[in-house]
Amino acid sequence: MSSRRYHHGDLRKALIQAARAAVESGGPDAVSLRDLAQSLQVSTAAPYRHFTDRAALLAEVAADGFEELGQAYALAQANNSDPRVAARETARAYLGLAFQHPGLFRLMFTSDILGPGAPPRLVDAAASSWEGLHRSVAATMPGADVADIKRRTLTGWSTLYGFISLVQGGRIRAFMTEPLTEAELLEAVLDKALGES
Amino acid sequence: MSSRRYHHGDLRKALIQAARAAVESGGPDAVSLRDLAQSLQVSTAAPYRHFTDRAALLAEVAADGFEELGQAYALAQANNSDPRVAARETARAYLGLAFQHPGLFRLMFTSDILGPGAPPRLVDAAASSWEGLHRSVAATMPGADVADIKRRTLTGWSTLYGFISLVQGGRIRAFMTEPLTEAELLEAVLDKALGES
DNA sequence: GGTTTATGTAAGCGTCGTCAACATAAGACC
DNA sequence: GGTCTTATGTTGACGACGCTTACATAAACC
Repeated sequence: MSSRRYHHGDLRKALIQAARAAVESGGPDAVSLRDLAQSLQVSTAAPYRHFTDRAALLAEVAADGFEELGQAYALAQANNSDPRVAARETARAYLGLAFQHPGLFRLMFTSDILGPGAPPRLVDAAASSWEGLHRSVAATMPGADVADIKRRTLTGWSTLYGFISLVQGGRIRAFMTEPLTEAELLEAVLDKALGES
Repeated sequence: MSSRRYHHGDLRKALIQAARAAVESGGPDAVSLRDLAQSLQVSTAAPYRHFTDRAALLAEVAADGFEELGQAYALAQANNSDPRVAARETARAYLGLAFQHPGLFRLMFTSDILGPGAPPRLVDAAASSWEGLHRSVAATMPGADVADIKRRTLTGWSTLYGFISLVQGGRIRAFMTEPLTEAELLEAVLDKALGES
């Protein structure tokens, strides 16, 4: 019925969806504009009517990811009145994204999509998600100096992010042969990330 | 004089050197076999006489990096008899590689060069450099359980690696506007990475 | 000196991102 | 309702890339 309309309907949205699916299944490098176009029954040049280039499309996908992450943070904090528990659940939300959507996570945090020239929507969404982390740490340090809160947030975030990246990059697998399970390690990482100092 | 010899002399070594230079100046993605071949005055197919594919060449560069890193660890430990100091200097050696050779660091720790199918020399060199970290942590925990030492090594390493990656990926720059300098943050990261828990 | 082997070249395949020139459909205006 | 404008498609191409196959040359070895 809808065979070969000249106009697609909402190609822009369809491209974002397809790009996200590709990112989730194979990471940022698995996204080929030509592939996406072909799978949507559209010519290879069609995507350029909606995105200036490949990076712009991926930026849109990444921005969506940051917005969802920010919402997950907000939820974790709304559901837990104890700031320590809320902070731990916020960290868990970050780990949840990483382990449930590794490809998207990689696009958001490991690709160079957020370099100079990144579109404002992406920059804003990324900054806003950062604010969620900062807020959760601040709640556990009432009356503390802003610089101290930032330091704690950054070092804690570094611990989480580093562990995830090392695991997903296969850099750790070789060294967990002993009685060290991933789940157990994860709790140790949470402890370290949220610990004082 | 040496104009246009048919045989290059030592193309294999020249390719590794050129690839390393390219990696250091622009990261793993900046390495194009065609570019390297052209800059060495050699046909585009010549590199395939020495490396099965692009990944094999990059693996060689990465393996060199891991070996140098292992030597830097060993030096830091040989020069400091106090285990705590030695551990901190070992961590500094890791940060040194990251900040002085960011492109090489990215190849070694953030690219997918160390996935399944990585050549033995690379796997061995990476494992050996890991041993250097493990050794330095173990020295600060005499009589401790092996699992505990591993946990501490991994979480500490995660903190270091995560911070470096976030900084180099430009994810942190936006959040250091306040009275937070990079050097200061670096000491805080070292404290956290080497701290107990 | 002749043969084998290592190392180079030439030409081409398929993929990719991207662009310019053109075609068509949808919506606005009279 | 017909016309004009604009949004959104298509076709065909360019240049760069990794990689391969078939052939050429030089070095090494007996």
